Amino acid sequence: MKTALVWFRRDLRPFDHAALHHALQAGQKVFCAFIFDSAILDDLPRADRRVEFIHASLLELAADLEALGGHLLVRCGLATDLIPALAAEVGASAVFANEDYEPAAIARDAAVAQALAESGRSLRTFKDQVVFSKDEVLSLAGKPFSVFTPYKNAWLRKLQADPSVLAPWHIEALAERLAPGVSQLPSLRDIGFMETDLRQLGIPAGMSGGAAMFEAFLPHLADYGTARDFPAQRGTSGLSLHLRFGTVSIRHLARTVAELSARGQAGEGGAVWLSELIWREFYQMILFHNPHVAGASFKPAYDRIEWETGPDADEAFAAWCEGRTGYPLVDAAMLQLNHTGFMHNRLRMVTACFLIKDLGISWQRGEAYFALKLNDFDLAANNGGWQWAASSGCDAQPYFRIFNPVTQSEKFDAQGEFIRSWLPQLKGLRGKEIHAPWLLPRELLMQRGVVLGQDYPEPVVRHDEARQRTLERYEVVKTS
DNA sequence: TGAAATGTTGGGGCG
DNA sequence: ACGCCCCAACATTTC
Repeated sequence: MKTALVWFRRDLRPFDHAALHHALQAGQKVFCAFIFDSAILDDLPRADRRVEFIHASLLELAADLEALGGHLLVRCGLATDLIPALAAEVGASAVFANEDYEPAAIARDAAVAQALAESGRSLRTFKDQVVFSKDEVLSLAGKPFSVFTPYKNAWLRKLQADPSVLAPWHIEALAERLAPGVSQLPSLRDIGFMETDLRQLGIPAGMSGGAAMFEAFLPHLADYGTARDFPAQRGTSGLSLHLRFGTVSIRHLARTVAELSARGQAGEGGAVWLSELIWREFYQMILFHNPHVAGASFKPAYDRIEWETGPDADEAFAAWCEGRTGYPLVDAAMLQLNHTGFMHNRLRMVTACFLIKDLGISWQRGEAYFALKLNDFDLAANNGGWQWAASSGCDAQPYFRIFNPVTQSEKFDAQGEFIRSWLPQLKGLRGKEIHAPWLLPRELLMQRGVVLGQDYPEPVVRHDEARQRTLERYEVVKTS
């Protein structure tokens, strides 16, 4: 093979990159490209942190490739047209890319493969964004798992049996095969997008950003197991965005944890954090083998549930979206999402459970809102999380497990530190008073400078009543 | 990766 | 001394 084209998608780094490695192995001359795919971008708001994150990461990727002697070509339009065209333009006999398990990506790649084949070229894809791919971890019967714990055990056994899967893909020795040239990058404006507050939020893009965040997290790894549930603490890694766009290597993360564990330096937190990385692969595997979960319940019986609809439900949904449900922890979490594009994992569970089981609104509406707002939005993880909360997914929580938003608040934001950071109008409330302001005597509220209904809403729903309605609503999943 | 309802136990106040 | 009640503190079951 003479010439190869590497197509970057959700793997925006030059190092430890499976497709780039294999292209350099196979080709004498290797071009690199990224497409701002209009099939994806056309549906996004014109100011979108994710697009800016990608753009900023591409600037770094281009610089890194140039430092290695190559360059990056960036185009805008339909990837299904542009990749075959670009392959023809540079004279590539094969396009190299990393596997993507999302249904739309699978369809896109199939179309690209077919178009390439028509001109005698091929699309070659490689496992890169997971440690173990969709059908590498199987039950003894050779079938995909649908329960997390046995999946995780099999995953860990498989890693123990062959730790070499974590080895990085090196490219340095073959970097001279990168085709030299000047990178061609459109500006954010060129592709029709506006700058966002990404920088002000202190979200560093690119491989350097991912590496810096991981470095900053490592000292906290040992405490992850206990600290991760408290949104006011820096307990989590915050790496989900970098994992989404491949500005960190999953092999590097897993390898680092494995090495620290072997030296006894990862504590209990290391195993818990690794478990979260396994959840990520579990949901990708589930999505691949059960593509119907994108839209419908994993368990079909749960599609019989009748959700609240109509003007009242729309108003309740709007209150949830805008953080004015009257439940401080829920509202603070939604404000965090709306203002930063991030939400702490514990709060994703709390807000999802509240929408579904307190407001009786379908999980699909919440899923779609998160998909729009989350910087780290990933179909498999987001869908898996929402179906977990709705009890409709594989290995989901039981339908009768309903979070009490006040209890969750008392447990995981006991001092109200997180709530106060997003709801300054409640700052006057002291200590535990903040979790359920409507329970306080009016005089006390006055004294604290809070008028319910003015400074802060009355609760949109009574939890005890909503809980009963939800138990009734879910009755239909039991009848056959 | 819950919470509420219900059941049980045991200490202390009291007649 | 004893039974009774109250109720906190757990424990179990139910949703």
